[in-house]
Amino acid sequence: MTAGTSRRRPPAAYHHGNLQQTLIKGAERLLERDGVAGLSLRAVAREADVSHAAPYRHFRDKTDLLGELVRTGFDRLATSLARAAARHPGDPAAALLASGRAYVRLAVASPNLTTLMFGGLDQNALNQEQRAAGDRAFATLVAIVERGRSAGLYRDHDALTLAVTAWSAMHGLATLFTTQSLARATGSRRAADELAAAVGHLLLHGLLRR
Amino acid sequence: MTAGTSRRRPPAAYHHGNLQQTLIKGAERLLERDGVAGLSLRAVAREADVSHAAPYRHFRDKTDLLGELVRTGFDRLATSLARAAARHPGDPAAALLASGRAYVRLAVASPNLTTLMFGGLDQNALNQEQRAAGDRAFATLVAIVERGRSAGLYRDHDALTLAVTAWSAMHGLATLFTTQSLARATGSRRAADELAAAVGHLLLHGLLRR
DNA sequence: ACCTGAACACCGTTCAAGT
DNA sequence: ACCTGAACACCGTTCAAGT
Repeated sequence: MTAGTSRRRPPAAYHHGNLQQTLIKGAERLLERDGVAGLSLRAVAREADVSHAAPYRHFRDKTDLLGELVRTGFDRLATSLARAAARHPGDPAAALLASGRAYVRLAVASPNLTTLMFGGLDQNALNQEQRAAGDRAFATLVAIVERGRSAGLYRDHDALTLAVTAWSAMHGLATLFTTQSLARATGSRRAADELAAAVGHLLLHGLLRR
Repeated sequence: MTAGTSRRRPPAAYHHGNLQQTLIKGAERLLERDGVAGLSLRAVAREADVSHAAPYRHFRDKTDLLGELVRTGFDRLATSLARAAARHPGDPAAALLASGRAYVRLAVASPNLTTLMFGGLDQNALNQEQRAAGDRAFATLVAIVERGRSAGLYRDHDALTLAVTAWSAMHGLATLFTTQSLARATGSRRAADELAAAVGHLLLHGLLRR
């Protein structure tokens, strides 16, 4: 019961403007706990102690809420890639490897969100901002690749093809972890980081013995 | 109204043992048309002109039906990989490239099924046979890689790491096509085959200039 | 053995009504 | 402006009952 400078915390934080964020955070928690199939808008509303119709004040429909989760995911991914690359300012190849490891780490940390980001949602259902977030993430990777390309590091391919190759490898590896396809296929849970490093090395130097 | 040797086609092909297959085929059609979100068990039953409770005679629940779709998909994938590789008996690297292109082609042809196969379903929900189909598909790829490895073609890595790298790259590329992430990111719909070939080449020879 | 129809709990979405 | 409660059409699943 301290008075002084402390402001009274409102008993329910909703009803006052931040229900939208509360719903998004609740939805992400439910998503990771129960998967997309287990995420109902009504459950999200229940978690926020609000009627099942309340979310419609903040989201056009369920897809719109999921789209916001996807947007959050892509924002996080773009930030994470950029940050990892920034740790190797003078070494574009190391920057690429680091960003790949960051990608895999993020995917493993939020498997269901990653699944939702890539395929869980009909792309046409996303709005402008949500699409833009995905494009930004990809552009971040293209920039990292472009840095190495302009330094003469890579083979003669346009930056896009190089970027798609790098993206494919790390996205594929992340997906395999995410869906536990890998855990079963390999028969052992090799550390994600270790495998990501090995894949990255092979990606840079090629499968073929030279 | 020809008599002779022609047997009367039963008016409804169900009620006689093949409802299970009818449901699976109908489910796949609905899956590709409407996505996982749009696929309801009741709609599948309607398509088969059968009551909504009838599918429960043939599948434990909805997940079980989806699992059968996944199984079908993995069977098709394994067959397709093996067939593509078999066209290059004396050239393991070419076999690997061909199987990669086959993978991408299959994914593009059935995007929603591919999405379902990788992440759309909780892996623990799959039964023994369904899991086995996925393992068989991966084993097919490992075998292709192993052929090249034992011929001294590849760098010194265990076959599993090599296979995971190849799988990651082609799976990632396929996923990017499947989810249309790529179409948007590249700003143009480059032919899947062309890009798959370029990625395959870079995978074999490495991103780095030598 | 295989299928039906009713029933139940749940869901997404809408809308008049409340404050 | 923001939320509620009732309502509607739909869904997954179960179960007694029909042939």
